Amino acid sequence: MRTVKPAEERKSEILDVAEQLFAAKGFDNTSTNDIINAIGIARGTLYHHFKSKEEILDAVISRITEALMRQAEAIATDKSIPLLERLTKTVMSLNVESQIGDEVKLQVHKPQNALLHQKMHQQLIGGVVPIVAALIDEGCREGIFSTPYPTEAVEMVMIYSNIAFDELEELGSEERVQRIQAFIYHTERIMGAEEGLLQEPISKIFSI
Amino acid sequence: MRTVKPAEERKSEILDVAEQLFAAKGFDNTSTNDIINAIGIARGTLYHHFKSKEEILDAVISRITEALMRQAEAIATDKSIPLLERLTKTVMSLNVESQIGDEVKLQVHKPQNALLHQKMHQQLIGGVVPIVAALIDEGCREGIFSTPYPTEAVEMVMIYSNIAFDELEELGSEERVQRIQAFIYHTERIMGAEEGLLQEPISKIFSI
DNA sequence: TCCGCCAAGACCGACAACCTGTCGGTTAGT
DNA sequence: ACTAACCGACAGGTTGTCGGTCTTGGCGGA
Repeated sequence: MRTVKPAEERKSEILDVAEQLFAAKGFDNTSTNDIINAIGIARGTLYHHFKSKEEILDAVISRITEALMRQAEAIATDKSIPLLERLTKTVMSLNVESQIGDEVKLQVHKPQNALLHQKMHQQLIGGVVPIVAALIDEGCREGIFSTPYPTEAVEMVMIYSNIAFDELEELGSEERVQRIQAFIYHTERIMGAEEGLLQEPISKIFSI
Repeated sequence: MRTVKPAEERKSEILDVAEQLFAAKGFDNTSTNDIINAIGIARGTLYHHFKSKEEILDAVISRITEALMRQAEAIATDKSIPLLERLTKTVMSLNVESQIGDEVKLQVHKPQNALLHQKMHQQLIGGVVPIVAALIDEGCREGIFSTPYPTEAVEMVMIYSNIAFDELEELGSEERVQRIQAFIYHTERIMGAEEGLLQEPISKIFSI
């Protein structure tokens, strides 16, 4: 007996399973057969709801990044929190790893998932940069930051950290610290902040 | 009648064709059949020399990046050129686009080539950062730069530019200029250079 | 010096085992 | 009964494998 579900429900069922499989085995190593078998639907059903495997990937990524960004925006605009703390919390809320579990964390960086990684990175950066840039702007008016190009400054810092800290775990602990210290130092320079201003906030982000 | 060639010759023949096809159609859209048909060899021959399609990709990338890096290093260590100019030329020599033709330039950024892009990026960054960092170090001793973390500074600037300027062509010309100006400004800040020092060199790199 | 032999390894192409996406037909709800 | 969710066989493609074939260069014997 076949089970019929409203399209939206079936779609999100597919996305749930796909997300979990992509996380567990990587995008390239997950076949559409894996997905339909895990759910117990037929090939045609999958393609009735999504027109290609890549569209599934896009939907999975959108779901994740949209959730992250809603959350980040909520924090970023909460004026009851002091600016610097708000900045910290906003950035921390984007820590993909904390959101979608450890499996993804491992998978995202593997070569097989270059596409997933790239798409996720693009969407996240695109959505988040304006949010954070607004905070930096606010900081400029407060006088703790100073940059004529807040958007580009944020872009630079975020792109770098997203790429460079991909393989942070693989480093020895002393090199790890060195990299983070350098990152703090350079971020302060880019943002035109007083030396040391970001020491404590960024350390917290990296949970040292 | 079958043609027999020494392994090295056949290998590089395969790499030549593969490089050209990857450049023309992208990695994912190039099948191993495309490669063997273009050369006129059999399936088994290809797999006699390379154990997988990905190994071919790796070899293609290595060939390109190694050539680029030899060239960059030659320039970077040529003490007869003034430091700033040497820096400019070193970075310009890495402009992948100038090396492997316009096709690659278009292809490298397409989503299908996420893997190619990522691998190339990693290899290039890994090899080039130390070369350029040495130049920055020299600049610090000369007094035109000042940073306690030359390696990380270079890493930050190079990673960012490699990612952020991927889609530079798609931008409107005024936003393009803004981005480049911002990049110059932030690079100066990171390197601890006097404002304006890099204006002319970096403009040249972007061929404005 | 020449010849025949032989092993190594370059080469071949059929084939297995996947994969994605399509399409006509079926069935459940409203 | 009509819409839309669902089905599964199938076409057309892919990568990688494997047993067998052909070339070639070196070597031993005449």
